[in-house]
Amino acid sequence: MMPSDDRKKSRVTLLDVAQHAGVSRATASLVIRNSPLVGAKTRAKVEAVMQELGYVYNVGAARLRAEKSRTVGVIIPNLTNPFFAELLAGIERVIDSAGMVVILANSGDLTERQDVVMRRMREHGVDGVILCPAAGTEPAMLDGLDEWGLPVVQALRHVSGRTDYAGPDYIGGVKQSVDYLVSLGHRSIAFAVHGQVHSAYRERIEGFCAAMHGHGLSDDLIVKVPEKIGDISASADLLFRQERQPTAAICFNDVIALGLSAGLFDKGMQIGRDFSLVGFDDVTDAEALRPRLTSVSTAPETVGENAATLLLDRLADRERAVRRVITPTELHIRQSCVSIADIDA
Amino acid sequence: MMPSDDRKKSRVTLLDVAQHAGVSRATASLVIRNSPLVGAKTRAKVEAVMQELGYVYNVGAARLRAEKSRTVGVIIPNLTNPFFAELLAGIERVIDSAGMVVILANSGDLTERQDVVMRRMREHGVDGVILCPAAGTEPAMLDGLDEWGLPVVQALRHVSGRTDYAGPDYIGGVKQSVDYLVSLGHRSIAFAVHGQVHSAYRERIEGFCAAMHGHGLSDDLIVKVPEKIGDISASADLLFRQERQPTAAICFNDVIALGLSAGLFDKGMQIGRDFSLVGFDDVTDAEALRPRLTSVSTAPETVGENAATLLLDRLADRERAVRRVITPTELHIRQSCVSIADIDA
DNA sequence: CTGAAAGCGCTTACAG
DNA sequence: CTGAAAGCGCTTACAG
Repeated sequence: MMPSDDRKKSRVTLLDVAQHAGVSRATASLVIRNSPLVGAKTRAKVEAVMQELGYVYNVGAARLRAEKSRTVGVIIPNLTNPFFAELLAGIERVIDSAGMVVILANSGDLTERQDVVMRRMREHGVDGVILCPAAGTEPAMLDGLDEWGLPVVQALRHVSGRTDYAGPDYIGGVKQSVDYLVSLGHRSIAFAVHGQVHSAYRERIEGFCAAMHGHGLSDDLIVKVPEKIGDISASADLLFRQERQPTAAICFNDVIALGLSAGLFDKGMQIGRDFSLVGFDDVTDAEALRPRLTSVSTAPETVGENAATLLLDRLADRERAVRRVITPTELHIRQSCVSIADIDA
Repeated sequence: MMPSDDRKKSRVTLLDVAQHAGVSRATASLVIRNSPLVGAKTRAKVEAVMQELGYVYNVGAARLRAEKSRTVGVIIPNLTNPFFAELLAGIERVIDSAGMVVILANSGDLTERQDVVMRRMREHGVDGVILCPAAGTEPAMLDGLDEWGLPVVQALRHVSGRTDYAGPDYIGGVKQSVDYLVSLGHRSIAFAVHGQVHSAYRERIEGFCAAMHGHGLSDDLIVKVPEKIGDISASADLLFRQERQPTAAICFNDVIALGLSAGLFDKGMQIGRDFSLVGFDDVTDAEALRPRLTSVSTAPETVGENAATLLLDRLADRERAVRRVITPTELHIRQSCVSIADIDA
């Protein structure tokens, strides 16, 4: 009747609960899983006992038998980048509300590390993984997962068309910027890029070229800037060492936008008066910059939610058709662009 | 001899490996765990078979028997805040290199959610948890974990002295700022704060008061600003609606610094010329601001590494004495402060 | 070093 | 609704 003295070493188990409640272990198990097979009275009794005994469900044991772990893996290239952090926040929210838990890993955008981490995920028996593939990931790797029966959704970047995918509408986002700048009269528009080449990179470039062509403009002002923000400011000059002088620049991301805006300032140019600048991602505190930065919002948190939902749906039905969920971008117009008429004036 | 047709449903197990290698399951198990009891030749044979069969270790099954999961829980108030994202990056790095995996959860800085999430961690059988306690967390909660035998380390904030703790030297950081501003001749220094009250909040306030007193100055210019960055800029006036006019302000964090610097700009004041501003955390792209923001670096990534190391050490020895690892801060002097002489001039 | 046996805490049919 | 039994894939003594 009294609690055993060795409770320290032995946790309270479902069998303990069942015995105290005067039911069988199977019944107790049904209560936990909210089965309708159990009568209200029995359920109440069992729940009271669980409470009283301080029972904690052992997911690990359940998984062993039931073949599911209530666990999903999330693999991201770089946690320190707020863009990915927001993606992660979105994922975590929906995974959590599905009563599951996320196992997190950082690939460092390196395929070898990604392989290691991927294996670790399998060893831990995750039910599925959300992967933002490292630059250079082989499509074969994704297909391999498929064979193992491990559901995968790609997020933000994709290397294979064989899994679900959630990402922003990069192409549309760049088009919005181009259209906007053109509407202000700009015709000589640069695109400042950097970083590794992957689908998200290519789509932005594509979007730029297509949008420019759509307006009968040339896409020759694609300029590659350094990686680190300090170096970017120092390299603002690059913009003006091209065949033609741009009057505006679209940035590949907000880091570049920040760097260039500082660099232009250092050159004595004022954005939103002498030059127009559009950021991408809208993840920095654009509101706190002066002038406030006009930027394309890619809503990484929403993308994260979508990715998690895709995975949950697939877990529910392995056979459903592959889907791609593209989140529309939004151009947040603030103060960093001017009409060409006002520059010339 | 040939692979069974139903491999789809049944994964390859340690027993399969053992049989193919012509050893007992126990031996195969020893190989996996790198036991020295196994001869080199046997080991090689078994490893070859594992490779050949595509064996994947089942951590879940191992855990059930061995009572450890190679899993640690990390509970954070807000993923979207780069400060916490960096902490997480540091934690992930050392946990990963210990061959373990992090289960992530977001408490939203709400104690109720934190309780839910904490329970989920227990259900998943984490070996320990790194917790940045939500504002308002009861010390009793931490002590409860202790009773359950679940090792905990607090990070960034602490509500109980009974567990290990890793955090920045908030007090020293504020003192560095005060000393620096005083050395520039400032005597009327404001401290701009906001947010929930917790240990990290109190320590910064304490640090401010102590440092000011140390210089024989009054600490009466503590001003509370709004939470959201847009509102902060709009409230820069608050600084000047105090008993005395400050010539400098230290910010509770970089968000406030960004907001105020924009707000002061809007008032036509130029930081680093008309007014001095010091940020805290140095986590934004201070290098890309103009003027570049002087800020106290709290190195959250290092704090994260320390927290993870503390947990690993405790896992290795439950009985060791409780430790507190305080990471020194560093004042990164850039351009946002002026000597008082130059203001008066 | 190796083998046979028991057991970790749950879920899953299956018979009542 | 309930009970008895088997089993998920591993590790742990224990005897050789």
